[in-house]
Amino acid sequence: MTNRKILIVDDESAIRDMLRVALEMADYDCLEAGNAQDAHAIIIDTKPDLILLDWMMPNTSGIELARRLKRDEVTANIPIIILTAKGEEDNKIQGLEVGADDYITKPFSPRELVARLKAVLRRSSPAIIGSPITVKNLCLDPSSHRVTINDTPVDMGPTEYRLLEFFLTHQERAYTRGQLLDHVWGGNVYVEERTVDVHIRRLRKALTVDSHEDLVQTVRGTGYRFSTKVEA
Amino acid sequence: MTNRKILIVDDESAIRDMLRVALEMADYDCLEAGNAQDAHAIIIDTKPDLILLDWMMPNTSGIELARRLKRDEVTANIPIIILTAKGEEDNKIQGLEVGADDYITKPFSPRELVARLKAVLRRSSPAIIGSPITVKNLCLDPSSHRVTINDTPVDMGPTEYRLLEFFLTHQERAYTRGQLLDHVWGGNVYVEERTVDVHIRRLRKALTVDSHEDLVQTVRGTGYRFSTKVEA
DNA sequence: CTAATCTGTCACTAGCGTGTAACAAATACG
DNA sequence: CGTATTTGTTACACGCTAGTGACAGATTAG
Repeated sequence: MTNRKILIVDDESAIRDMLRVALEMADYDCLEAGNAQDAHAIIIDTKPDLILLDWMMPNTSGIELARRLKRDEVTANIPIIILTAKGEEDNKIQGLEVGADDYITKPFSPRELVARLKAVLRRSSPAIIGSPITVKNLCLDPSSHRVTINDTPVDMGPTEYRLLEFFLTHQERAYTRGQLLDHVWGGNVYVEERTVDVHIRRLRKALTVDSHEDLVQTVRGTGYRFSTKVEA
Repeated sequence: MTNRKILIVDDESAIRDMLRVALEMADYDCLEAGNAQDAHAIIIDTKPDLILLDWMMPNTSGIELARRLKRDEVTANIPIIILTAKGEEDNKIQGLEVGADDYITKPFSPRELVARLKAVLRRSSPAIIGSPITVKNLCLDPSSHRVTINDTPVDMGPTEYRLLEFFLTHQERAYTRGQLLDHVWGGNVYVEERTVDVHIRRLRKALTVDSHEDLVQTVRGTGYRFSTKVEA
């Protein structure tokens, strides 16, 4: 789970296989989609770290998919790399217009692909490799994927980790259960809203060390909030 | 708040009934149309919050309706959920092209339907949050959903919060109890007018920190007013 | 394969928020 | 002054929201 997830969108399974091999050699986790519809579902579902998108596909072109993704707040900041055949120069321009982060012209070497991919990931997600976030002796370090309080490791499940990560990057703001589901769970997963309560509970339990549990506050009638300000 | 209006478009009345039951259980208001023409009229007429559209209909298929809606600026941002039978994969792609917001494949459970519907509605109506309002060290921040006096959080119930929010956005003006009920409680609720007094009391109590309670003033024979000008 | 962990849901409980009534206080008016 | 009207204040019961522990199925690790 520590590896980055890359979604490959191409209608030709041969090309998908080729890409998959290249990426797995470079230690990335791969997802595949053969058309825009499946791709969209997977994206909303699993939130990949990057999307490799073939421009020329039957039916729906990549452009429509890209545009949709950039329009939706939840998916807007997932970087996209466009794959184009040689001689489709104009499409490149369109692609960048829509918000793609880079494009690669076929044919290309696996080396080039991986290099570009790394570059885009490095550029567009400093947060993931990024610096640890510390609040009142509570520290979350994304690179080691670890949470500590006073340098003592804190144990929690994956969902609680993501929840805490989201809270730490969005402090002092109230979120409804629905919004938390969107951001932490991902869009098309259908889960009871009350499930959020349970994970809040588990997160709080994990944070009881040194009384950090009241950083996660209930906003009655609305949802939850992460805040360092505690009422008197 | 009034319930969301959902328009069901399907040629089979049995399916419409099924959907209606499921949606009404979840507290949505339902409209129905048996064909694309009626649907279009209803949409223009009542502007529903979301459209459930069966893909396979005699005469005008759903695709034509969807395309027409997306072309018209007025209706373009009404979210559409497509209902498809299993094995109509290609239609999904067409749908994406046209701008549908989600798909549900028959058969589906009422639970799934409602969950998806909620997710789409949530995503398509981004909560409009105002900026913090500050008056004499009293600050209400809608995004964190919190009230502070001199940066110290103030505790109050949801109703008092909404009341204060209303006052802060409508200062220096007297409101009758009835008007306050309309604006803060919402239109179609019947409660005793004297209830307002009680909540005013509670709000004042919450604001006693640093003597901010006289911002909420009584206007005898009329109602209440929020004013920074202190009465003589 | 088994064991351990994680996840989502349910049922139950505790506590909070809300509206109303009843009474006290303040104000208007003759 | 005395009375009627309006508002302040408190107490209380009901309903609803959030907290909580248990549990079964899913998933993962070993």
